[in-house]
Amino acid sequence: MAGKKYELTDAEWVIVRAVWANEPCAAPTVQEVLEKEKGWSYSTVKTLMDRMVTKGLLEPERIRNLILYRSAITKPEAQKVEIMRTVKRAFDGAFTPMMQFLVDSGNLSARQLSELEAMIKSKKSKGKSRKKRTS
Amino acid sequence: MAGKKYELTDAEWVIVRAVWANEPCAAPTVQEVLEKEKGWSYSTVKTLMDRMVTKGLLEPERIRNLILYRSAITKPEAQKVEIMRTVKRAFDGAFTPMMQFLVDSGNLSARQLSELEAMIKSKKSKGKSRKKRTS
DNA sequence: TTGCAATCTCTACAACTGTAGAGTAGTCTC
DNA sequence: GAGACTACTCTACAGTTGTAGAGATTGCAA
Repeated sequence: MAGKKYELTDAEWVIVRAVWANEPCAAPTVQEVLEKEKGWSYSTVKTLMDRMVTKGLLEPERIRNLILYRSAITKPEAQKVEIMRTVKRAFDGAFTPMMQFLVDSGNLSARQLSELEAMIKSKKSKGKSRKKRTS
Repeated sequence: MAGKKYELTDAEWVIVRAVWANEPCAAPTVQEVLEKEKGWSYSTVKTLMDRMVTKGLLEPERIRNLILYRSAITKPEAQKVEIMRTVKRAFDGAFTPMMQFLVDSGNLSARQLSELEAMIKSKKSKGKSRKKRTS
């Protein structure tokens, strides 16, 4: 699939979320959203978006004097990169210990545990079927 | 428990892992390890460690002309911060979707799924017992 | 007490991040 | 076509991160 698998910074996550929600969209649109949410000025948003284009995270399309952006990565891709990063940094790259930690660490309620159990059952029964949508 | 819950950078993870493995330890000890592992020079290691002291991530103890360091955070704490960060950034702070993603995204083998299932069962049956060691 | 080795301190510096002001250019309206 | 808008471009700047050289200090051995 996609190329470089960049890790997103905090600000980039903020931007890309707004883009996903409005895609394709112009910088002013994104800025309006983030004005409320974060108080970011137009320059801030536009600078960030331009940098993301350079990094290949957003794709610009110029229409006359307007630039429309779409994200070059899907949410599941970005989520995966993020999780890989955590697994790599904090769990020596091993998934099972991370899952163990999650299950074990008291972050999940009994209800969530049951939900998780159900997910696993369903996943196992679906067996080798193509991967489902996850976002 | 501990105070600030700093998010560690990549380099800080490298350092703190070495510290955990040798605690309490002097900078040259850490450097020897990371020389092999990363090719880092003494200055690099020492600078990073000093910054981590400033941030409260390491605790220095001066013994004559030697400084011994110990980490101010435990591995499970650091792991938790790391996971929280991912949950927050990439999953809007919701655990269940993240678990869903993990189960679903094909990162786990059938065997790992079964292991996970077992973990959950065990966790559920242990119920409200004190949390187990997780590192 | 002189010199060597071990360890520490200071300083630097480029890349990346977060944040934004000021100025420019294209478009619409009267 | 002149002014008002709108969207864009350029430039800046401080803080963080990764990386390290050079020099100062301390302690031990001869």
